[in-house]
Amino acid sequence: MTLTNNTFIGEYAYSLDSKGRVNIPAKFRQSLSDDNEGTFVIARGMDACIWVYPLIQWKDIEANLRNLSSLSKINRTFVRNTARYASPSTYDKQGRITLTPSLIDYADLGKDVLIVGMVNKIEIWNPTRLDETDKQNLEIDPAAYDELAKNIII
Amino acid sequence: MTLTNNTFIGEYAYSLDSKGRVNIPAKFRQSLSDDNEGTFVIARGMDACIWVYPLIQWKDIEANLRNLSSLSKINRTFVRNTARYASPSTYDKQGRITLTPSLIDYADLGKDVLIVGMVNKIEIWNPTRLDETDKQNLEIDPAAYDELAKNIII
DNA sequence: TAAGATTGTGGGTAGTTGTGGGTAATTTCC
DNA sequence: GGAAATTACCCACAACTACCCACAATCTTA
Repeated sequence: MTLTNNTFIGEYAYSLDSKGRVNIPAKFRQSLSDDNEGTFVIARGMDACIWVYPLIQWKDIEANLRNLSSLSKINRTFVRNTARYASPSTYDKQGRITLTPSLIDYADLGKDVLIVGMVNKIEIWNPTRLDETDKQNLEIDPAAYDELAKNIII
Repeated sequence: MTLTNNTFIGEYAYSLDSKGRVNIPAKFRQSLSDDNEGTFVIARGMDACIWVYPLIQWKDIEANLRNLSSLSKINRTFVRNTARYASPSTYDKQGRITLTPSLIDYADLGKDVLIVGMVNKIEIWNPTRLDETDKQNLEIDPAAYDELAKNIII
């Protein structure tokens, strides 16, 4: 049973080994289309987590970045902040990708990590950090939800 | 793991040796297409860093510069400042390019340098200068920045 | 329920990568 | 024209990474 290609849902508790490797859940791998060549791009998330994009998804982002002229300071800053912490990672025969020390540090990852499907990308969390973030988000403005409701049917 | 040709992302801490050589990260070299003939063009960046273009990317820029009429003063200044400090550099068998003393001085490089992928080009930084620039950039208009992010990041 | 296949985790090894320095060829300058 | 300085090319080594194999736990299927 395969859902839409390159679509990820669900939550998995995995472990980060001493070499900085994490498993990509088998279900996620099965959903990947072949043109990704078994490759993801890992990057800083907007929360304290790592974002993992399938390669072709990232290529879209890259194409947009390429069109930003470096004459403008804000463009330079944006491209730098986005590209700087991103790095491609191909999974090995066992289905694991290697994370960079810089990203492990950014997401404050220890041995236990939580892998969360975010539909078009994957998030890797320190479980404790995710709990904290959840609690903060409980205080979300109900008006903001109403705004969301205009854009999505659930 | 083939990303798009001539596309660079990620951050690397390397060192500048006594002969003015810096390594080009292996991942960057792999992404280079053959028509670059192992050659980059190094130039002054708009921030306090060195910009490193793959040869064919630079040729595009040259073509654009060619189209700027020298009737306009700002065009003249821009073309002059861009062309003046640019110089080609081919990497050796170990994958290193040699920087010019003038550019090393401009970017205030010491032994430790930071190499940053900027999608269509590469930046070489003194880590301290990059930190400072990052801090200054916090003063960038957040609304304009968010607007960029909204259009690009999925 | 039992056998087989799949999945997650750990570790060893061979090849690659980053860095330093040496030597020969080329250029510069008096 | 010749000496000095600079540049280009080559070799060597240590650290790291990618690839491979092994095994236990879980899931699938007959």
